[in-house]
Amino acid sequence: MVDVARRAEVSAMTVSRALNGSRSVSAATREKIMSAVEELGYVLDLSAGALSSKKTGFISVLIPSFNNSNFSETVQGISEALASEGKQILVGYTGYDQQREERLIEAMLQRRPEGIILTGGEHTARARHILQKTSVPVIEMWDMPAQPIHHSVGFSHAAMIEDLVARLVFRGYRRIAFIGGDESGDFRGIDRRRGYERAIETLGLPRAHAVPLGVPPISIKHGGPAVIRLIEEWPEVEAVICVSDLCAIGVIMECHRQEWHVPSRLAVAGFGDFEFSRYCFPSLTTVSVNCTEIGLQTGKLMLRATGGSAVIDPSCFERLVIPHSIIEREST
Amino acid sequence: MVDVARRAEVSAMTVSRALNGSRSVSAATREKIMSAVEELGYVLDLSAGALSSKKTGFISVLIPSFNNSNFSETVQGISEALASEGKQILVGYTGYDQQREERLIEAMLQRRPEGIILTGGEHTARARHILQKTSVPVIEMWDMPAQPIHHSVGFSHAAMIEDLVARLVFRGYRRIAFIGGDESGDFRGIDRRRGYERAIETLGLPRAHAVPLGVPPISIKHGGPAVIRLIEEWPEVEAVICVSDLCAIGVIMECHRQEWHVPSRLAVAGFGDFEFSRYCFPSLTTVSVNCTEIGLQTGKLMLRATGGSAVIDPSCFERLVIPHSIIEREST
DNA sequence: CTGGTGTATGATATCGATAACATAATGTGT
DNA sequence: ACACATTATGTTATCGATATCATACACCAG
Repeated sequence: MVDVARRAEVSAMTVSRALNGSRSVSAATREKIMSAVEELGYVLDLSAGALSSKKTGFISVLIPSFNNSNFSETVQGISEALASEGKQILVGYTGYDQQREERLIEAMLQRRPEGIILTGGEHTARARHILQKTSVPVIEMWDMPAQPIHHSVGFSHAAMIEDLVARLVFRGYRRIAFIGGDESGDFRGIDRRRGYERAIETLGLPRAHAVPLGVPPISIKHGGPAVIRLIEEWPEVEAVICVSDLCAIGVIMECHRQEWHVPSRLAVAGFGDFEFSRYCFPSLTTVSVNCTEIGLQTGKLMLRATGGSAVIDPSCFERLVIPHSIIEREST
Repeated sequence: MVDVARRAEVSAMTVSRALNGSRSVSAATREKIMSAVEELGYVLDLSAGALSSKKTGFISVLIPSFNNSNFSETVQGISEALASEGKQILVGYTGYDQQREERLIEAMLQRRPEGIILTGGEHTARARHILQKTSVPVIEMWDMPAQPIHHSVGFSHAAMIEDLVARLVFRGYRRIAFIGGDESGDFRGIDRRRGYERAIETLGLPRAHAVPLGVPPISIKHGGPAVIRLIEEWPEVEAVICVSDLCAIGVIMECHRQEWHVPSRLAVAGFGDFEFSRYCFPSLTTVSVNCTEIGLQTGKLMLRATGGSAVIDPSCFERLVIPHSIIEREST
């Protein structure tokens, strides 16, 4: 930068100002600087700037996995929302593992992010402790945590499934089962399952029956065995709600194989509105969660949270609930 | 760090060494330092370290989009390969747009990455120029570029499709069409289409017929209209190869709707071996590209490239071809 | 003509670590 | 017992920008 300054016959400080778009640089000077930059092929070093300005321009984002298009879309949404301010995302994969999440948080903090975005509201005690000591804003997204650390943006998984059950009942189904939600580690799944159980009770339905799926990541292949087990355990079942569209698609494909007609033998509903769900045969009834939207909102909230005062103010913690919708298709 | 040093009664330099795992710190001193770190809740600042050591620990990765599970898997692979060395990925989305790629490259360089990973071998002239001036290694992945900048890791798209055509011919299909590969911007698609055309010629088949799809991202919804157009234009067609599994799935679903039996009326093959392709009905014949593997290999190559000498040595540029395989399923 | 206001620029210290070199303490072979 | 290697630690300068305060000059109202 000093070389550029020399060439443009100004001070390094003026170069810095010109490159950062400060208004108080005259047009003539700015032009001289820009051509010096061009001639020397100079590239600004943000990491040095980060040190002195104490603003790295990084936002850490931890997601369970990238192999789930929901999370990928969310990340893309966050990224787009932050790009306008030149912020860069640092992504980490927890692999649905809280220990790994804890380690990632520690690693991320060494990069001095201006904010941290986590997926879900369940963390190790140590992770919570570390985050509470930190002076950067934390956003938990996807699930609405019972005890938010700071801000949260998400869906009420239980409420969504309750809506879905109600819709199925409205369509005339009474014996409704659930696939998914293992006790050991699938927090989102468990939330949804609780919603299912509550809805069954509230609506006065005869029986709740859930087939657990094991720990995430849940994929298409889990659907087949689960539906076979379900039919064995509860032959009278009329409809099944799956913890995710992936699983539901697996269920539908197994039904094709077994020649159980969907929806007359078994109605199937999923969760997440994956792209394929609209095009598969029969097309899948599902709860549509706007993943890009949650990303955009999270990103915007992060900009607000980092833009304002340096202090974390508990009275300003936001709690954004992103609306969902039930999409009824051929499978119910 | 000075506070920690004072508390542990050593110098800052020793603290630095201890935290970076230098061997030449005695066990007793290390322990004193670690407990001081713990007591003070000190967190190392890598951005400061980056400035003085000139090693940021960042690798930039530019991909077209995250909404394609192939690229997501690749990124996850890269991330895993680099995590072992504590390197952090900086992701950017080009949206299949070279101008945007160029801007992203410039923005990334300001973060002083130790390496740059690009998707594909087609870039703007200015982007090439910028990358050539830069002293960090560049890896182009996915496509094997005609003029690689430095290293490349990928598949030969043309060769893969040639294999696929040959396999279809072996199965007895003669009238084979192709869907995808628009002239304006879909470089990967064009590569595949050229492979198709060459194979048709080499194998002495009666006719090559391609239905273009428009610019990426290609999704399921593009398949339906394309297959309808295909059947109109070439009613005698027996098999169709789609530029991607997503498109092929759209084709299959449209065939269900039109009651064109797959594969007896029309055989369908795709590209990419998406998870769904294994479970859809009929299950899809496809070219399996190991996306995680390409990511892992790219990541490892990057570690080699950044680990060695500081100079970029053209004689050491690697060109890794990742093997593919044809997976025959019910759709052909 | 004077004081006040604003704009454009410069000088210096500093952000928090590490590289490079220096030094002290310990061991090792002959 | 001595030179020499090895290990453990400290000192100082530096990485490349920006914050902060200082300064110079132009402009305008009274």
